[in-house]
Amino acid sequence: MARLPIYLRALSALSDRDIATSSSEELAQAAGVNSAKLRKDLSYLGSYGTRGVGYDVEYLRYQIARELGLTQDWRVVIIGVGNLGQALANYAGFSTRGFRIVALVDADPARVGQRIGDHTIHGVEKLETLVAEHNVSIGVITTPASSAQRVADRLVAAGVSSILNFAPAVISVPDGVDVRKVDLSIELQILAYHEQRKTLSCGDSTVTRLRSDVLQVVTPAVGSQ
Amino acid sequence: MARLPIYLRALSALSDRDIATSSSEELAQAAGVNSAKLRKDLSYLGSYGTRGVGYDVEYLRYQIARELGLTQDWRVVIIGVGNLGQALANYAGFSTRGFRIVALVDADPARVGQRIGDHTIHGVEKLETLVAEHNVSIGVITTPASSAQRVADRLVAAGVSSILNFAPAVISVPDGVDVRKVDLSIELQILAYHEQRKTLSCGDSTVTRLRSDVLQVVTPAVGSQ
DNA sequence: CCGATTTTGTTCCCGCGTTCACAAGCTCTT
DNA sequence: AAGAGCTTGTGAACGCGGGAACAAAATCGG
Repeated sequence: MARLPIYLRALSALSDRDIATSSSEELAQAAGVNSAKLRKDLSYLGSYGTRGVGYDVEYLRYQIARELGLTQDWRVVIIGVGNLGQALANYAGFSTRGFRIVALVDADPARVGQRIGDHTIHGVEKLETLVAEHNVSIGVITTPASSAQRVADRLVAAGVSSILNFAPAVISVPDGVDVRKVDLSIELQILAYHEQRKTLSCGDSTVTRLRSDVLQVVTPAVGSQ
Repeated sequence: MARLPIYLRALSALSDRDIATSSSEELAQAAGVNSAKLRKDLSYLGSYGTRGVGYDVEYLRYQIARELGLTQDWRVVIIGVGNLGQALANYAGFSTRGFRIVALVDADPARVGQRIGDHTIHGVEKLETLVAEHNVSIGVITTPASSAQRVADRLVAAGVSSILNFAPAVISVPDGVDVRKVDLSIELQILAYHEQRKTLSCGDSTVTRLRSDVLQVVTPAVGSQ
C-alpha cells in the first residue's frame, strides 16, 4: 500500500515523543487519514494491534519498515547532477530509511570529478560498471527530458528494475520494471487550477466556474433563508 | 482534473515535433493513459475535438492551459532555502508555465542576503510584507518538518490560499486553503516495497510474498504445462 | 470471577472513477 | 452527392476503494 510510508512517518514522530502505545484514532489523525482505513491497511499486514489497547508504536514501526523492505539497504544511483540531483544527493530522508546513494553520474564532462557531499561525480559512460559493481537496484533520473528515455534503457539493460523519474517525460520500460514519476511543476499546476476556481466571486452571489466558459451563479433570494 | 497537466505536457511535446493534429489514441499513449479516459476528461472542458479527425494540438493546448489558469501569472514564495529550495528556485519548469517566484525566505540569518539565481534571500520576518507586496497566491514550504506548521499558519494568515508542502510533516489548515504534499522519500519507499516483492524467487518455483510472513509458492508440476 | 469499557478487525454498502461499446458526426473518395 | 472509413463524445456496466457500523477480544474495576 502506498500509505504505509505515511504511517511509518507518523509512528516515528510518536516514537520521538516517547509514546509507547497509540490507538488507530490517534495514529489516523497524525497521518491525516480515516481511522477505519488505517485499521484496514494495518490488518492487511497481520494482527499487530491489541483490542482495547491499541498499537505498540515500536513494534508496529518495525513491522511496517520490514514490510516496506526498509530493513534492507538499497543501493541507489542518481543520474543527472543538476540542482535537483544535488538536492536529492544531500537529502537526509533517504539515508535514514535504508537508501544508500552509491554513485552520482552526469553526462557533462565539466561536472565529472566534482564532489557533492561524500560522492564524486562519475561520467555517464561508467553507468553500467557502477551499477554492476555496487549491485544497484534503484535508479533516480534527474536529467533533462531529452535524455531520460536513453538513461532508462541503459539502467534497465544494466539490471536495474526500479526507476524514480524526475524528468518531465513519460518513459517506457519492459514489464517487470517499475517506474514512478514525480513532476514538480504538475503539483503547482494543480494548485493553480484550484486557486483559479476559488477566486471568482461577485457581490452576494457565489460564482463557481464549472468550465472555463461556463459560470454557475447562485444568488440568494432576497428575504429567504 | 489532476491529469490535465499531463495532457498539456504531451501536447507540448507533439507541438515541438510540429504535429498539428492528434487523435485521442495517440495522445493517450503519449500521456500514458487510456484513450477513453482522455476523451472523457477533454469532453469535460467542452467539445474541442473533431470527429473523424482528432484534436488540433495548438488549440487544445491553449484551452487546457486556460482551464488550468496557466495563462495568468502566479506569484510564488519559497520558504526554506536548503538544497531543495534552491533547486526549486532554479527550476525552469516553473517559469515556463506561468509561475513566477517573487521571493525566497529563510530563517537562517547566515543565508539572508545571499543570492540564488535572480533572487536575494530574505529573512523570515519579512514573510507577511513580501506576500502582501507581491500579491503572492502560492507558498512553497521547503523548511524542516519542525517549522512547517508555523510557516503554514503565517502564510494562511497573510492571505495565501494554496500551499505546496515538501516538508515531511502533515500540516493542518482551515477550510478554503489547499495543501498539496510531496514527499520525496515516500516515492523511494514505494519502489523498495515493489522491488522487495519482485526479487523473491527460488529455483523453478514462483514465490510471491503475500505478506511479510506469508509466501505463496507456485511450483510447476513435473511433466505438465 | 464477571461485567463494563475500550479498541481492534471485519463486513457490508455506497459512490466514484475507469473502461467498454456504440451512436453521432466529419472527411475523403468515387 | 453518397457511402465508406475514422474518430469523437457519451451511455452503461463493472470493479475498486472508502467509510460507517458491528462483532470479537482484551483490560480494568469491583
